[in-house]
Amino acid sequence: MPEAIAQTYTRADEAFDCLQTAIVKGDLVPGEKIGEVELCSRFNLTRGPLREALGRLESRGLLVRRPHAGVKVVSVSADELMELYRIRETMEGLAARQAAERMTDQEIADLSATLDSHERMIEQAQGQAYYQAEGDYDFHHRIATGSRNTKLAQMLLGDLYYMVRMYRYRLSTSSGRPHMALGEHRRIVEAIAQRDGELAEFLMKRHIHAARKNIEKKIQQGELTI
Amino acid sequence: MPEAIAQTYTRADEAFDCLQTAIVKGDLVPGEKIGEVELCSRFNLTRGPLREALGRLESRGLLVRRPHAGVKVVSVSADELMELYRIRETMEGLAARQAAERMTDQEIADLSATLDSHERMIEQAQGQAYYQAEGDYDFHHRIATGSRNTKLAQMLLGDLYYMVRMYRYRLSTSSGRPHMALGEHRRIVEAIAQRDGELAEFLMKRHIHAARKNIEKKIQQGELTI
DNA sequence: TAACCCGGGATTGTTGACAATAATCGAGTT
DNA sequence: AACTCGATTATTGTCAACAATCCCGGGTTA
Repeated sequence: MPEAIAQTYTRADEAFDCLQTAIVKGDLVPGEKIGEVELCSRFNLTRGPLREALGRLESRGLLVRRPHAGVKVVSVSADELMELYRIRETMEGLAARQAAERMTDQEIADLSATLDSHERMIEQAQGQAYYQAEGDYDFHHRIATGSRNTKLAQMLLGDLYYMVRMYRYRLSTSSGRPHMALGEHRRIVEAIAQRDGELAEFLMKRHIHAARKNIEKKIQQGELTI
Repeated sequence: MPEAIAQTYTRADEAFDCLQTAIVKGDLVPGEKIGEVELCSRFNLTRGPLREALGRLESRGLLVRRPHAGVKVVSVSADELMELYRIRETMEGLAARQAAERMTDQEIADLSATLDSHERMIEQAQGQAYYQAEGDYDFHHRIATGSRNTKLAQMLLGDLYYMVRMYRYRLSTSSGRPHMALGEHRRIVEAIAQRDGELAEFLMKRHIHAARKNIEKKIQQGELTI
């Protein structure tokens, strides 16, 4: 438990979490119009908390809401997904640099350990893209928080990752280059361990750049449809 | 009117705007605990729309809310403000690069024209920091939207700028180097006009870096208190 | 004296009903 | 047959009352 503050969970929080995971997992299809009452019955909520959650999700960009016309999950075009990766490139580069300067030795050791477990997972799961994606998410998550930059972590974890994960579930994005990605992760951790912020930033940017190029190629080849 | 879509204004939107400007302008003091009913009477609202607006503002990081304990405006420490500028450095660098690649000639001409009016304003207003700050905001706003990167613009305009403006109103941040800032703006626009994305990115990063250093210096000298 | 416990009061969270608005479908006209 | 206009209907936006929870002051005890 990172925070020992036993925050009482309010219905609005519950609604928010439910909807967010539903969107990320693809239970709520992008573009589909959906009514408030249906959502209420689906998640056992009343409209008050639901509306509050909808407001939060809207301002995070996960869904759009037209007055008197209902809500619908955002549908991200291929171009927009690429733009998302461009943003990740710069922001996670910054995160890596600050993480190199600020992570504790213990955190770095833990991060290194998770990479070991990722390696085992990749060998065991042989193309189980789901676990790879989760491992990848875990890695980036740790670096974002390790940057000790509250707002940066908030923007990455609260905004960008959910949108990226939304498509990762559907597309198994990072499949195809699991070992390569792991190697890149390893080198980033090495740079962080040596407290070389500049190098960590460079490697992280290149890592995400490569991921973007990989998706771009697949889309052009028609292997991926968005 | 930028958007001809006559979006009907809902009370929640109204509440959101009211609260946001109140926070940015400093009418709502950071750290101060504030009750829902008081907010309602202050802005002539009922609690339903208000709560929705509060949810949105919370997820944008402008206020924090503890269940059953009320809401309070976030108070940003000096360190956190510096972190904000670090994020701006990278993100606005990206925005400038993409703006150089994608703005229309007309937009660039308009941008250049606004700089002329900023120059006149600076000469007239002689230290009227308020107008300078607004001019600065206008400049960065145009580049963010000019990047044609929806999410990037959303993050900059929706999240970061409000937090920065919140302190700019109080501190008149950019005062002290108005002409210098204007010159930097001019050079950035030149780079954009020449479609030199790389240079635009470099200049924008340096511009914001200088602004950060300027604030840092003032804080260390005790001229600014946060 | 200081720490702790415990009601009273106030504030927030939640609910269901009511009002306003836009999408929809049908009728009439061109 | 296609289009426009208007009433209907369903959905959203709004409200005010109810219930749950936490803060605060007074009293008690170590």
